[in-house]
Amino acid sequence: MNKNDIKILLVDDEPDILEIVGYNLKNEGYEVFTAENGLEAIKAAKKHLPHLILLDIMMPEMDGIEACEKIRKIKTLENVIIAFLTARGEDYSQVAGFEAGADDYITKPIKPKVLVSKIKSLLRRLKSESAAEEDNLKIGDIMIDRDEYVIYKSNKKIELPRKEFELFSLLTSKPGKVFKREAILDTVWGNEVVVGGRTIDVHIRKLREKIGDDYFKTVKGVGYKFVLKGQDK
Amino acid sequence: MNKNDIKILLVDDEPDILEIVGYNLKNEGYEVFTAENGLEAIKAAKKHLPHLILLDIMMPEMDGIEACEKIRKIKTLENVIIAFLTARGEDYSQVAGFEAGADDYITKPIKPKVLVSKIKSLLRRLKSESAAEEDNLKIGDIMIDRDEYVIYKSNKKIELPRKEFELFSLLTSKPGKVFKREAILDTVWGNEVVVGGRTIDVHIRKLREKIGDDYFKTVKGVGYKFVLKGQDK
DNA sequence: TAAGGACTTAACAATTTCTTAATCGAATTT
DNA sequence: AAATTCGATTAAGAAATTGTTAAGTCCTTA
Repeated sequence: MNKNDIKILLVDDEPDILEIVGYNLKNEGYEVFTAENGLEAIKAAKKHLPHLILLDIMMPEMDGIEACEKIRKIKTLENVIIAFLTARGEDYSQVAGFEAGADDYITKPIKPKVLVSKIKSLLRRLKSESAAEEDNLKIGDIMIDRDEYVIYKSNKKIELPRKEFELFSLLTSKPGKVFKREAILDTVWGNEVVVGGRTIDVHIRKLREKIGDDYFKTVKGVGYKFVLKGQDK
Repeated sequence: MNKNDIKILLVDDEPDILEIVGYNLKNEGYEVFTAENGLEAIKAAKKHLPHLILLDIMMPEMDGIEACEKIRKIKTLENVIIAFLTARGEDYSQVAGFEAGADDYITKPIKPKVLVSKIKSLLRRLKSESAAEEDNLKIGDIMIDRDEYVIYKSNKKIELPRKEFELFSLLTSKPGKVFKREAILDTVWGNEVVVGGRTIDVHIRKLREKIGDDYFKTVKGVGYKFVLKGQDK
């Protein structure tokens, strides 16, 4: 991911902090948004879909903990990284904060250099998390073994070639969700690769052949989605 | 839910595993119970009502599969999450009873960090299952699911073709507001596309057919608006 | 280097979606 | 009341999109 594409939402009730920290982050090339309280933060987060949110704990209107909990429930933000800004020595808040779903803590006073390096490492986690998930997953009567590149459908082993596996993997990562053709190409083939218009269809065909027609639903003009039998109503 | 209130039942016949994994989980703040075989597991599960059960597959007395099936039948435990512990590379098709009702699989050797993050995500599922349906737009008895490209009217699923969905989506984005024909064309069709004068009407017709006449009100000389039943006066 | 699998492409069939055109009806204006 | 305007309705067919098959290329492996 390009650094310029990384969006950071900075939330603090002290304008001075917003300005100083914001300046430093912009200087590093990040796109920075700000908010002065929890309510604003949630609005801004929904609007800008940042990758990272730096959240002050003590704020008027809605404090950081509460804001964090609310944000964690927003689906479009499920992968956002949230770090709390706390005054040194506020031990109790750490407990509450981790429960609320925070990924990290940064203690005030904030040293710009420390902050930037911390952010870099947090964002590294963002990448590795999406790349990882190299684990097993069970959906209905289908199990996916990402280590072995194999899936099991009611105890029957089905081996899939790489592209098919990745396509299947993508679709099942969010059963029910429609993946747009464009998004599928981006994820499975990579943004640079250009393949013909029928390539996806052919792979879907193979999956339908091997796993079952009913699991893969076409949404014309949009893309495909994976549905579990009987859940399509 | 407070982290300290979360109970995990760990079942494995190797004391080493119980100790190491148990230690890590306790360290994370979970309340941990252990059992060395399926029989003990069932007893312990009934007694402690854990939120999550980590179940080794290969065990003496009663293996994990059988235990899982039995546990699934216990009413007081109907919401428990069960994850199997399996050796890496194990052929799951040989693991009879793959459909015993496990929610997930975790492969050995178990890396504490992976395990903990996995558990967090499993428990997140626990929460989200009860508080789901967060992000979707609800208007009266109609729900719009943009992820799945479907709408639900009093829980009945209605699938709409793309243009209809987009038109519907636009109108419902501000119930009561009149959208001018021109504006509709701009949004749904795009400014460049030129279509005949009756195209919008036809699409409105389809929506009325599928969703109900009363929801779509014509404002002659201007455009259309979406209204909830009985609210257009 | 022959065989086989994975992946892509191309051609055409099948299907769904969208638009058009024609006609009707209601409301409004002349 | 006649004429006009605007929307409603319908069915047909145009256009867009996907399905399917077969063949070709590339790469790996025996």
